[in-house]
Amino acid sequence: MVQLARVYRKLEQGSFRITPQRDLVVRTFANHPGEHLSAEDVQRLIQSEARVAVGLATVYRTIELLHQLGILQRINFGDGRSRYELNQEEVHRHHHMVCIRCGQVEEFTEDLLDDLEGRILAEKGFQVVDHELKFYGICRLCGRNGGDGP
Amino acid sequence: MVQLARVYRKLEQGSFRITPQRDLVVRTFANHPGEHLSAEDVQRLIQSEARVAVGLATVYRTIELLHQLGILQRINFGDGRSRYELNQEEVHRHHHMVCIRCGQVEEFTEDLLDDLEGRILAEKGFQVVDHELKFYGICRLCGRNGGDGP
DNA sequence: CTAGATGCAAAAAGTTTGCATAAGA
DNA sequence: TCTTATGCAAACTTTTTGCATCTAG
Repeated sequence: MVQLARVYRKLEQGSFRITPQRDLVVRTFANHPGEHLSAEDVQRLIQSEARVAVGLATVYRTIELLHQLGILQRINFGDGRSRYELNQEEVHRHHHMVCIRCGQVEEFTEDLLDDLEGRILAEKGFQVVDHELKFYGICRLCGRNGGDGP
Repeated sequence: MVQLARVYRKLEQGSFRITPQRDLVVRTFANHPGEHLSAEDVQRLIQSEARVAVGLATVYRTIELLHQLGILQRINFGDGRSRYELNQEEVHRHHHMVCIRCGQVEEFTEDLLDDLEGRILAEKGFQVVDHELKFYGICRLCGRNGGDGP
C-alpha cells in the first residue's frame, strides 16, 4: 500500500522508529477510511481486528505524533473527544455535515475554498496550511420524520 | 443594552429564571466581544470585574443553557477546552484563522458560504442551521520572524 | 549497545452530577 | 410557596505523564 510507505518515510525522516504499534495504528486508519476514530476506537479496533493489545497511552502518543507529522487530521464534533482521520490529499476539500438531532456525520466534497485561501494570504498575510469546515443542521432523515434519525 | 433584552426574553420564553449569576455570565460575554471564552475564563472575569464569586458548576450549567438557547456558539480550537462567544447575527459569516505556531486566533468575515448552504439543501437534503469554518496556518507575524509570534 | 518507545498506573484537566441549601417568580 | 437555581464536593471522562522495562536500529 502506497499510503503506508509515505507514512514510513515521514517517520524515518524525523528519526522516529517504526514499531509494530505505530504500524497497527496507521493501518487501522487506513482500513477505516471516512470514519472519524477516537483514540479508544483505535485501541478497540486493533484489539478486535489484529487481536493484539496496545496500551491506550501508546495510542494517544502515536496519534499525537502522526498528527504532528501531518499524517492525521484532528476533528472535533463536540462530543467531548478528539477524533482523527488520515490526512489524504482530498481531505483538504472534504467537509463535514453534523446533524444536530441524531449526531450522524456525513461528508461532502467541495473545492470552493481554494481561491479563498489565496485571498486570505494576500489580504491578511496568513498562510493557510489546512482548514476545517463543518455544517451543523438537520439531516435528510431527521428532517423527514421529525426527530429520530439512524 | 438591546442584546441583553433579547437574552432575557429567550430565558423567559423557556421559563428559565433570570438570576444574578446568569446575568453576570451573559454580561461577561457581551463585554468581551470577539474573545473566545472558556468556562474558567468566564468565572475568572466575573471574579475580577464584578468582584463576585460564581461557582464553576454554575458557569458550566449557564453556558450550556445559553448554548441550547442559541445565545452562545461553541467553538473548539483544539486546546482541550470548549470556548464560547455570543451568537450574534454576523457570527454566521465570521470565521477563524488559528495560527499553528503561536496559537493566536484571528477573525475574518466572508459571506461566501451562503449559496453553498443552499446547494447543500438542494443536493443533500441537509438543512444547514450553522457552520464553523477554521483555517489553520502560519500568521503574518510568525511567517515573518520564523517562529515566535505574539 | 543505546536512544527512543511501550505499558502500566497514577495524575491532570475539563466537565458533569448529587444533594442540601437558597432564592426567583 | 414551591419549583428551579446555586454551590460544593465528589464523580466521571478524556488525555497526559512518570517511571521501569523493553526494543528497533
